[in-house]
Amino acid sequence: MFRPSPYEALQVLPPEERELSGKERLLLASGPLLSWYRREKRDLPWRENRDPYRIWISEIMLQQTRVEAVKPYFFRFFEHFPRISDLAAAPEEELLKCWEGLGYYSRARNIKKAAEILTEKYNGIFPESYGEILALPGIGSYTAGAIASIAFELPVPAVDGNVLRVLSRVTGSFDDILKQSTKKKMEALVSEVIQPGSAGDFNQALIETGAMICIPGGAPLCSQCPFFTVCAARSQGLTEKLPVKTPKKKRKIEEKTVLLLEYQDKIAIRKRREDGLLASLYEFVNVPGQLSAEEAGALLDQEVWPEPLPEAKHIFSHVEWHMGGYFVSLKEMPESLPGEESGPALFLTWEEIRKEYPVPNAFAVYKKYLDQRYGGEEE
DNA sequence: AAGACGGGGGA
DNA sequence: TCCCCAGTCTT
Repeated sequence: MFRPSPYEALQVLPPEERELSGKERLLLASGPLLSWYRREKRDLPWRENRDPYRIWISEIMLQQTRVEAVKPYFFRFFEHFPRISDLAAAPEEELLKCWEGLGYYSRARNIKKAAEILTEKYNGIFPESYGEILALPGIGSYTAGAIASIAFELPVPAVDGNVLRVLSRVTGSFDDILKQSTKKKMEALVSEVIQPGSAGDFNQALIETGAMICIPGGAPLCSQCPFFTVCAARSQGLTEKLPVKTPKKKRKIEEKTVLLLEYQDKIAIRKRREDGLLASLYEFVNVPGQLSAEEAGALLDQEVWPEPLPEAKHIFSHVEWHMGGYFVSLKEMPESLPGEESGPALFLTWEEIRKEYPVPNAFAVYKKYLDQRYGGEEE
C-alpha cells in the first residue's frame, strides 16, 4: 500500500530541499539576534531606562532623523520640559524654539497636543495599550509599536525603514518597501514571531541590525550579522538587489527675494502661516521672484538704497528655494510690508530674534549675515 | 496611492 | 547631485 512521506502529506519539501519561509528564518534567528543585540547595542541616551515619556520623545525625534542629530536636542528637551505636564503647559513658541533646526515641525506641535491629552485624559500617565498610544497625535504604527514594546513589553511590531530593509533581505522579498502594503506584510510577519518578555529588545534588535549591519547606501556587513546563516539575500547574492524601492520625483524650484529690513537697529520678521511649509515659524520679509535692487526698493514706498546680500539655496524634500536678498535701512516705519501671505511684521533687535524666535535654517545665510553685522556668537 | 513636511551627512 | 534617515498626516 502506498504511504506518502510526512513531507509529501504536508505538501512541503523536506528542510534541506526547500527554501525557508520568512517566518522560519526569523524564528531561527531570534535567539542569536537577541544575544547579539544585548551584547553589541549602542549606548544611547534613550536606552538609559524605560520611562515611556523619554521613549516617546526619542521616537518622535528619531522620525526621519539621524541618531547623531537627535542627541543634543534630546538632552535639551528634558531640561526645558522635565515632566509631561510641563510640556502641556508650555507655550507652543517655547517648544518650537527648542525644536528649531530639527525639522518636521508638526512633530513638535503634535507632541504638545499629545501632552495635553495625556495630562487631561490620562492624568499625566502614559496609557499602556497599543490602541490608545496609536490614537495620540503624531504617533503612527511604527512609533506606537516602539513605545508599546520598549516601554511596556507589549508584543507588537515596530517596523521602520531599518526593519523594512532587514526583513526584505532576510526573507528575500522583492516587494517594494515604499508601499504601505509591504509594511503591513512585514508587520504581520513580526507579529507572528515576537515574544512577550523580549518584545522591546526584539524590535530594537531588528532596528539595530538595520542601522549598524544591514546599512542603507553601502554594502551590508554580513560577516557580523546575526542573520548571517538564515538570510536569503546573503545566501543567494541578492544584497545588491534588495530592498526594492521605487524611484522618486523631482523637486520644484521656487525663487525668492529676502529683504532684511532695518529700522532704528531693529530687523523685521514675521510669523509664517499656520499651515504648510515651516508653519508658524518666523521668517525675514521675502517676496516671490528674483528682484533687482530697484524692484526691491520700489516695494517699500520710501527712498531706500538696498544693499545686495549673498545668494542662498535651501533644499527641502520636495521643493528648493533659490534666494537672493537685500539689506535695506528704512528711514521711516512702513505702513505695510510686501509679501501677502504672512502676518504683520515685528521689528526686533537681532539679539532678541536670535534668542527668542524660531527662524528655520532655510535662512541660515541671512542669519549669519546678521550675526556678523550686529555681532552674534563670537568667532 | 501620492504628496507634504526639514535638515544634514555621506557617496 | 542624489539618497537616506528609529515616519505621520492629509488629500
